[in-house]
Order: sequence, then structure tokens, then C-alpha cells
Amino acid sequence: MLSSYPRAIVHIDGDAFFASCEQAMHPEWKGRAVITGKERGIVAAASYEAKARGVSRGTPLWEVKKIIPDAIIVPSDYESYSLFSKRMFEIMRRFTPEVEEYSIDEAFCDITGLQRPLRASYETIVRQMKETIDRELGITVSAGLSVSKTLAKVGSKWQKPSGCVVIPGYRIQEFLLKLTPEKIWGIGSATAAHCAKLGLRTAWDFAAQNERFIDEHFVKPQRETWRELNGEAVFAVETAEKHGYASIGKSKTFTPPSVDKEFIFAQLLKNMENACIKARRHGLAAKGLVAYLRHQDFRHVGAELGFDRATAFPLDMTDCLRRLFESLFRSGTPYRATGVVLTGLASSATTQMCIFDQPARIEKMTKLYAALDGLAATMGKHCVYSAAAASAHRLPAHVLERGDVPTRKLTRLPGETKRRHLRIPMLQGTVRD
DNA sequence: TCTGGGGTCCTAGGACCC
DNA sequence: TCTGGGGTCCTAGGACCC
Repeated sequence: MLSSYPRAIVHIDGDAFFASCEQAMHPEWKGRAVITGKERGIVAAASYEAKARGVSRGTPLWEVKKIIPDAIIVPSDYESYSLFSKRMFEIMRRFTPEVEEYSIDEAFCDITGLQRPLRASYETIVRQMKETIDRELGITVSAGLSVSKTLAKVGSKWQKPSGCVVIPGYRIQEFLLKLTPEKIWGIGSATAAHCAKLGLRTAWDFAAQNERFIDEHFVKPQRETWRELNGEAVFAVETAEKHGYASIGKSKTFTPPSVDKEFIFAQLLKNMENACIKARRHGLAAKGLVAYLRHQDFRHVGAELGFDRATAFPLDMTDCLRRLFESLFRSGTPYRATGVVLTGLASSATTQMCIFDQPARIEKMTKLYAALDGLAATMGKHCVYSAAAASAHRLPAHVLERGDVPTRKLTRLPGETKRRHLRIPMLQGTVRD
């Protein structure tokens, strides 16, 4: 049985990936502080030169400029980074097809049993993999090799940048003794606090508990992490390509927080319109809609509602959104952000029609949005938007808007001689409560 | 660092149905 | 109507990740 002997799992992690890609594309930037994230106003990635001077992920850019006046600050260029990413995965596949593309800059692979066919030890295989990536891509990655994904991740983080760390079963304790529980993949701040309450100060304290104790005090995901730390490969390397989205969300933080009811609803509408645009671009339609409001203290309240028919049309959702909003909003409470999530996404081509639907109307709406999407493609996003969301587009001076350029508003569609009524009856959402 | 934006999965409790 | 027990679905919220 495969599971009866230890697996050899590799985790490869790009070092300051976005910044490294920029340096690879602009060799003259090597050795300099390079920052990406210009479009959002905070650091998305910082080169090691920048990190050495105290800049880390999430630092506001104005602060970066104070610390490093000559820093090179550029917007994140996902398309280019994706090319580096793809090539990294391809190189890994030269060694084994068992590669999981975990994120743009991370991948796992399973090299169990490959010593003989590749005529090399596991460690040598990993080293070759890492060195090939470094050489061919002109960036560096860090590698971890161990018996489970969680431990392989411990390895790849251990010696960044450009590390290559092996954690065999008999050395697990040695590594985990030097880590707090929070450093482990799958253990966040909440679980770390829970560990602290139980007197578990190191990751080893957690790993060394017996199963009964773990079952008593922890829930499923943490129990699985516990088993992984004990050398059991619980999480499989998922080779299958992930396609599409299970959900699409859009959110926006505004500073300062607002108590203005219509302003907040307009933000929500804009979130919803943006999410719909993205869904249509991917040929997807949603079965449900979540709306949420974030309080000043970062807690949020949300509510969900399902549709009778999957849709990616704002006109279908406006009523529903209003109802969700009314159920969430408390007047006098300042909110700092709004968000919308489209859930239950499936290809809009295969959308089942509900027997109460009127095909003609749906077809009209399909045409309308196809026209709007076409317009957006040629004239820029948001050249047309719903009147209700207008206040979110014409932003008050106190609202920070990054990256969005105000565009002109059209009152009629191209090819029309007179204004057409765009009043299409709303689809009834089913409130489940 | 008092805090961006985009995702996934899990859980507890209630509703609803035999 | 009261009485059990159990399954399944849904929802709101948590937690975590990059």
C-alpha cells in the first residue's frame, strides 16, 4: 500500500515572488529595493533589499517612500508573474507529473519512489529542481522536503531566501521546537490563542499531545494539521487542475468609515456590479448572493440569499441586494467596508431556466449586458452603471479611490435614436430565512 | 503595521421532514 | 397533540490562506 511508507513531498515557494519577477524582467533593478502594489497603495511584495530596510507586506506606500526614498515602486503585473509561475510548474513536471499548483508562487509535488528512476536521492532531486528553476527563470525559490505537505512547508520557510531544507521524520521535533504554533500552515491567530490557553507554547507542544487530547480540544482542520505534523500525509498533493471559481467576491474599504445609508448601499451596488462583470467575463452565473458590511473593529455582518435561476445580471439582483442590506444595516453605526460575494457559480451556458421565467425577458437582459460588456471593453470599465450606484462612482472627496478613473456616464446605448426604457422586471429572489 | 483584496473550507444550530 | 429519534439542508459566521 502506498500509504504504508513515508511519502516524499516537496514544497517550492518563490522568494519575494512578485518583486523577484520584476527584477528578472529588469536586470538593472537587481540589488535595489523593489516594491509591487502601487495600484493598491500598500506593499504586495518587497524585494529582499527592501525587506532588509524594514519594509514588509502591507506597509503603506507613503511609509515606504519615507524609509526608502529611492525605492522602485510598480503596480503588480499579474500577467507577467503568471508566466514565471507557469514555467516554474513546468520545470517541476519534468521531474514528476504529480504537481499541485497551489498559488501563483507556490507548488507542491510528490516525488515518492523516484530515487531509482531518477537515479538520485530525494534531496538531490529537490536540489536539482530548485536550481533548475533559479537558473532558467532568473529568480530564486526556496524548497522544503518532508513526509507531509505541512512539514514540507515548514522546510521551505526555514531558510528563505533560496533555501533547501529537508525534514526527515526523526528530525521533526528539532524543527517544531523552534516554532510557535502560529507559524504552522493551517494554524492562524485564533487557534494559536487557543493553544496558548492550553499551555502549548511551541509547535512541538501541539504536535506532541496525544490523540485523545487533540480530539477533545480541537476541531477537524486542526486535528488534520496535528496528524501532518506527526508525519502522516493527510493532505494529498492535488494534481487536478482547478478550473473556474466557486465564488466571486468584490469588496471595498472606505476611509473614513461612513454612517450614510445611501452611500453605503451604493458601494454595495458597485461591488455587486463589479462581481457580475467578472462572472460574465468568465461565463459564469450565480445561484446566490452574499452581502456584508464591515464594522470599524473589523468584524463583519453578512447575509445570504438564493436565486430561483442562476444569473450574473445586476438587474436580477438589485432587489435582493436591497433586502439583504436592509436586514444588515443599523443606522448610526459607522461602517468601513462593504462586500458582495456571488456564490454557487456555474457555467451560464448550462443554466437551467425556472418554469416561471420568461425567456424573452431573459434574452433581452442577456443582450443588454452583452452590449454593456462590449462597451466596457472599448470605453473602459464603468462607463455605464446603474443610477443607484452613481453616488459610489461619483465619489465624495473624502473617499479614497485607488485605481479607478472616473469615466463618463452614458444615458443611452449605442445605435439608439431615442432613450429606451431599461426597466426590466426584477427576478424574484427567494429569501431563505 | 490598528489592517487591502480575493479566495476556500468548516461548523453549529435551526428548519424541515420523515 | 404529544412523543422520540434521526437525517439533510441551509445559513451565518469563523478561521485560514495567498
